[in-house]
Amino acid sequence: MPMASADESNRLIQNRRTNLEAVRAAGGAAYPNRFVVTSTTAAIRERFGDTPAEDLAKVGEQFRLAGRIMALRAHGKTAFADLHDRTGRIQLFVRKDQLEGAGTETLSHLDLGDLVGAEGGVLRTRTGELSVEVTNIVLLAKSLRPLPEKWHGLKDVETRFRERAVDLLVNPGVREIFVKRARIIQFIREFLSSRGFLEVETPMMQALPGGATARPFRTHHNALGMDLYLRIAPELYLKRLVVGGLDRVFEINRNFRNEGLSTRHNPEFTMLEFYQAYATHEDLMALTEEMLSECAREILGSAQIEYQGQPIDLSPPWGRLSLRDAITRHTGIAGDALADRGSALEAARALGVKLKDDDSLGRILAKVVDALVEPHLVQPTFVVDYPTEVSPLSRPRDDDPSLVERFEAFIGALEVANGFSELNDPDEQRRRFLSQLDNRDPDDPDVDMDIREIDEDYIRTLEVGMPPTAGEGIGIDRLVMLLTNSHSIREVILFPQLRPEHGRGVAGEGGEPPSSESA
RNA sequence: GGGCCGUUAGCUCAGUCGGUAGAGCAGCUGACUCUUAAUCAGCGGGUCGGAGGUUCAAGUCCUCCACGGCUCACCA
Repeated sequence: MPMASADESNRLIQNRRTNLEAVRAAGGAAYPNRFVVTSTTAAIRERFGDTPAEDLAKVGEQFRLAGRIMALRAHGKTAFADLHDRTGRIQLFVRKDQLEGAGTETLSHLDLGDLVGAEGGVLRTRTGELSVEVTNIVLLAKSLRPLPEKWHGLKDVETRFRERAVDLLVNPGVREIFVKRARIIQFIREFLSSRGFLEVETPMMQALPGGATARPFRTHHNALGMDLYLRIAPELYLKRLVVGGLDRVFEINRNFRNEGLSTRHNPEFTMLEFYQAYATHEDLMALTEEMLSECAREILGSAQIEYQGQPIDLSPPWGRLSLRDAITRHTGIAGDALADRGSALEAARALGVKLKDDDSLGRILAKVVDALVEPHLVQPTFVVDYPTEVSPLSRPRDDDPSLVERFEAFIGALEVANGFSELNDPDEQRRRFLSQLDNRDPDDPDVDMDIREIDEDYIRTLEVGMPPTAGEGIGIDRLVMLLTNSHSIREVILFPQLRPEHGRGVAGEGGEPPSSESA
């Protein structure tokens, strides 16, 4: 049952179906199986970009290209078309009377967005544009739906994310973001691999969601008859591998957190985690500076980048601030006010930070950083000296066990990395886990009280003996945001999570409003 | 979940004080053998997100709902 509002759309689609039938009637295959491609638009440009017209005329070689028709300018018996392929675009020049087979009908019934194979020689048009003079054109696949307008593109944000294929087709900047994303990830793989890190894959489905504090997604395994959780972090598994003698490991994969969506949060997001035995958090800060500045140089050509209108210099060394100094510097709360829980709570609340009455001192400090300090940390900054009570997996400082050897890296007011020297004392780890379990707030809707155990298996693994190790997580999506100057995480995730829209087939064909069945 | 803003043709957008819904592109018909935002002539295309309400009259005002954006909360 087509909706009345789709009338115009249906009519445009019907036109295109009629054109498809015309090609069929002329003996052309509608969706032919194979067209042998012998060149690309970029290859032709590369080879003939500087060749003058008179020399092009002597080439005499035929090229076979395939791609999508993105512009069409017909002139009676001739036509110009822009053919886009994965490497770029080139202009096709067609004389109808030179076409073979069903070519004339194919050309006459061509629509914007059609996929075609074209064969011909090269020439330069009167205006000097390198073009392919087409002698054979084959419809490879019909585009039945009208594309968005040619110079405004597709702007509507919701439609862009719901119809990402169309977004990628008509908005070149979108494609560039995902090309950069792929290159960033490739760079990181090579960077870590060249330093002896082994890439591994650890469980996405875990019996106990560990390695972070976040509300997990739950699922059920039928054959095992048990609930499982989508992982919120791979941390505990990666450290098991370090115990197993894989001294340097990394994983780039998805984490899942059942929490709010925002311009900086998607329920599934990509995390790099890596662990290096016999290293400390200091070593990882140095490695992070080097990796990210090199990455920017490799991808953008410079360690000087611009993010949301602000220049940022990723060159080492980055700034370093203790958590308390960061608070004092960016909020004006005096250092001694941060010394005890009561005065810290009062000072933070005075500045509008939402806190619970029983929040611990460490938790107060961490929340103040998130709320008031993070927005100021535009230039790359390591915040260090986190409180032990908010860092259950980190190694305490030898000279002050109330603090841990931990850092978070902020760039462009985004939290990009979190790393620390790992706690490898199994007895202390058990105490921390138990304390975490005991201190949960049963009234907090985000706390899963069904989880009643600690990860004894992990403790047992630590008892085998984990070398002194440092580990770190880097949010890949946020890093890509930074290096592509993207304001929202949705711009750097191909299919960001959206609420399903009624009346559009999201999960399958023919979705319809639930209300249509009633009455 | 709260606040603010948005939703008009396939796409990008106008729509004044509440008084018969518009443009450009895309589409259709015709002309055109070098255009590239092709040009020229003509034509069609609307559940104004949905449902109620106020009114002689609602795209416009009110209420609720849906979806989205920003933001706050949440998120070590």
